[in-house]
Amino acid sequence: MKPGPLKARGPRPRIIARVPGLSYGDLDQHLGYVLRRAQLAAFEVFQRSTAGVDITPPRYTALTIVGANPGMSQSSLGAALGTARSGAMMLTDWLEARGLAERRRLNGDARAWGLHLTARGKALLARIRRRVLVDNAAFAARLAPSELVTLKKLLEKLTG
Amino acid sequence: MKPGPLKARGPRPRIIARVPGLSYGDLDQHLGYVLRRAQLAAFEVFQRSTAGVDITPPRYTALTIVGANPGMSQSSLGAALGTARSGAMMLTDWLEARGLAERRRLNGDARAWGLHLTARGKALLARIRRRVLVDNAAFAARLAPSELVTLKKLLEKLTG
DNA sequence: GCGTATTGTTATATAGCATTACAATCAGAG
DNA sequence: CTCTGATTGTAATGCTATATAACAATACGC
Repeated sequence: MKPGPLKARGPRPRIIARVPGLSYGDLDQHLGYVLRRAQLAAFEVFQRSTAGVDITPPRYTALTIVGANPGMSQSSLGAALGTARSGAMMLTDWLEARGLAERRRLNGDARAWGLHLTARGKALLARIRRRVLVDNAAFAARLAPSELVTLKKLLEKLTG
Repeated sequence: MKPGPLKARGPRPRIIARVPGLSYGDLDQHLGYVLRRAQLAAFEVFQRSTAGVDITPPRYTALTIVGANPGMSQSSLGAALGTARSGAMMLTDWLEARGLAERRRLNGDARAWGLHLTARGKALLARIRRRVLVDNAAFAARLAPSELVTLKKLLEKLTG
């Protein structure tokens, strides 16, 4: 991806600010705490990138995964998102109601639907994706490029 | 009026396992996505460490911070946790109902309460803390010690 | 003293899930 | 083939965490 103007839109993300003069004990020794703070910061960056577009991380993830796997089932989507089938169902309803995705009957299985992005869904994803990745890069620019590579590698090693 | 029992059961931990044979598109290029996966993994470890003890990360954080700052106000706690005052209020109610913390009048300000851990609160925190940190270390053991140091350093640099 | 800001509190609303139950369909044993 | 159990989508329900708004009491600045 082209680096481009790495200027984040809007003010800096409002990370959960540390309260001055307050002790946080040994929380920084807790990897989960540090991870959560970082994830919240990334979440705020995402929200800024998608301001005005009624999207959320799960919806964005669903768009991406359905786009990468045309014809996949709702159950499969739910598994990929780590949510119950009912969650994948609501997500799919939402996408379909906005004309971003559609259910098509599978010829092999009369129970399941095959999920597909519509042209509008693909267009929206492409448009949002660019903004998200650009702002993402701006956010990550607090680290040197090599540091970012290291960070992602360590996180993936940790997650397994 | 105090908010009753406040049920014990939390939601099932969302273990996001990768679905075999499914493409995840470019999600791994999204720092927020990778961070969220790692944070969920850490959350699951936390749940395992505190099984049987009706605790959550916010409650654990509140215990730690109140313990490190005796006499702090509820507003200050809310700010530290990044939640509204009403959130800090419910949290304090919960701690007080379990005899883990108590409100004491401040002599300087008749509006605010000063928060303090009780002996029971300190004991519970110490007991849980040991388990959490041990399991935390086991979780982080997927990384070499030097890698863990690097990871924390990069995360803190990212969060600012 | 007076207007404004802060603190705790309460009530209310909402989003995002899980849980459960159910009908239709599939898969496999025999 | 039939029977049994598993899977898929769906609908109904409930719960948890959080935000929001309103309010009284108190503090603070001019």
